[in-house]
Amino acid sequence: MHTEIRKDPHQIEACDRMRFSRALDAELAASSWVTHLKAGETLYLETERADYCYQVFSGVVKEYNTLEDGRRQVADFYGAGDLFGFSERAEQLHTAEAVTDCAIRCYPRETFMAKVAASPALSAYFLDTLMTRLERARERMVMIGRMSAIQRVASFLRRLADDQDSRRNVHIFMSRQDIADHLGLTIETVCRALTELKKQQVIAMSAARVFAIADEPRLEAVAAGARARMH
Amino acid sequence: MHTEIRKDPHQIEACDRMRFSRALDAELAASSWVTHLKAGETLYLETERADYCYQVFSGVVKEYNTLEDGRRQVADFYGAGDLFGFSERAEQLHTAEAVTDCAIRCYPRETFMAKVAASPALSAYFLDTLMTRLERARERMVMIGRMSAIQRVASFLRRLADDQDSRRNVHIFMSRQDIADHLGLTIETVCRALTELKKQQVIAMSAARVFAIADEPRLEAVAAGARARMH
DNA sequence: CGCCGCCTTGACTCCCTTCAATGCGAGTGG
DNA sequence: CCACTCGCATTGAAGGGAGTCAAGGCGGCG
Repeated sequence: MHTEIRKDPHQIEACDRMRFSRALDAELAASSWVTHLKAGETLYLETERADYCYQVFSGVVKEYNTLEDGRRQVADFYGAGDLFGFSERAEQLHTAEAVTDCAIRCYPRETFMAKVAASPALSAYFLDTLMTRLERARERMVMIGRMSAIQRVASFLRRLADDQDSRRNVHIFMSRQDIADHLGLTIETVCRALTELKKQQVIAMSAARVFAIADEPRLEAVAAGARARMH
Repeated sequence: MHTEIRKDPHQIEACDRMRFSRALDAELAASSWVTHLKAGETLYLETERADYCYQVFSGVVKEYNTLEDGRRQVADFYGAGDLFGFSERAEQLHTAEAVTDCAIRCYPRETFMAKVAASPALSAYFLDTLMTRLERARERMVMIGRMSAIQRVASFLRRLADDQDSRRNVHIFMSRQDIADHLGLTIETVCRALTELKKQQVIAMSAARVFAIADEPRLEAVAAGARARMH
């Protein structure tokens, strides 16, 4: 059930979802290195100095904030190829933690930013990343602010399936708690929403963390707000 | 309900909160013009082609999304100096509407982006804007996802006061509906939260849209989650 | 086998929404 | 000037959806 990670020098070439050119990647990689994290390990903390930028090589990482009373909000999940951990501040704004075992490429922040500034292609890529991130953050604001629990969960499953480009054997990498903290719900509500979707035969689950979309139009309808009550 | 546009060459000078240098501003302004909107008028729609970037000269603008069922989520409010309306997509992601009467500087998108790319100072400024925007979006995710109604309203008032750099005669530019749509609440809940804060003498209101902070530590405590129940 | 972490389910509570009515200030026209 | 209206804000009562608290259930692993 876990992601297997072994150091493999042959995997130095860009991973699938890496979106900037080989040459630039090589140039950036020169001053970077790869670190390995086990599921649950922390990469950096909320208040820590932000000396590096990171890129997921393999596995899944989450970024989150914790409130005084322990409530958490997961800002985003990152998969292979995603850049994260950059901020204009001296400190990190979030805590980053490995969801699965993963390999992370670390770029010294100064060097990285200098190279981004120097290369038009890179800076265009970087800008694009930022804007996409902003767009996703706002989609999620709509989701959290205006959608019912079952709508949020349905939307979340849809995105998972899209990201994995599959309708069957879609893997849920994160725990129910992570999902809840991402969607602004409690773990129990996430469970109940999943159960409801199963009952209505919208999805089918072969294990707690693997599902298939059984009725895609209906899933989209639920995500869009078709009054699929939870009781 | 449509946008009236009047060019006004005399207003070329930079407004107060303009944060990039006069020289750059002048260069950018050369290919731009100022348009005036009355409160409630729409600047652009969600699906529209994004041919321009905008900057608030005076007044307040809101960007929002509308769901099929009419529910709205206000992504952000912009005041004097704020850039908005840029996206990596060909279409606008939000609808922008004047909250108060306002003057908006319009930059042709292509030219603007080209100049940003050409000038290191400008592109640094632009990057900073984007990151700040992202940071705020995520703060709001925490707020909407994990805070009670009264916490959200208290946080909102605090930000208003901060933005206006004042504790008394703080002006609430937007309607209760706008606040509700911004905070992921209903208009009634916003009202009740305000009433509760008045009752507890945390704030005082001299009119429906003007307030003073009567007890700042307590306001912060409420925003931070001190269990200030609403009943 | 038995422990442990994660997930699921149930019962009850409560905060926020919904529905509905009333208040209130500004602008308009008689 | 005042009656009228219209949009916005406020308040009340009732109901529901998600949170809370509390028990299991299930699977992996020593």
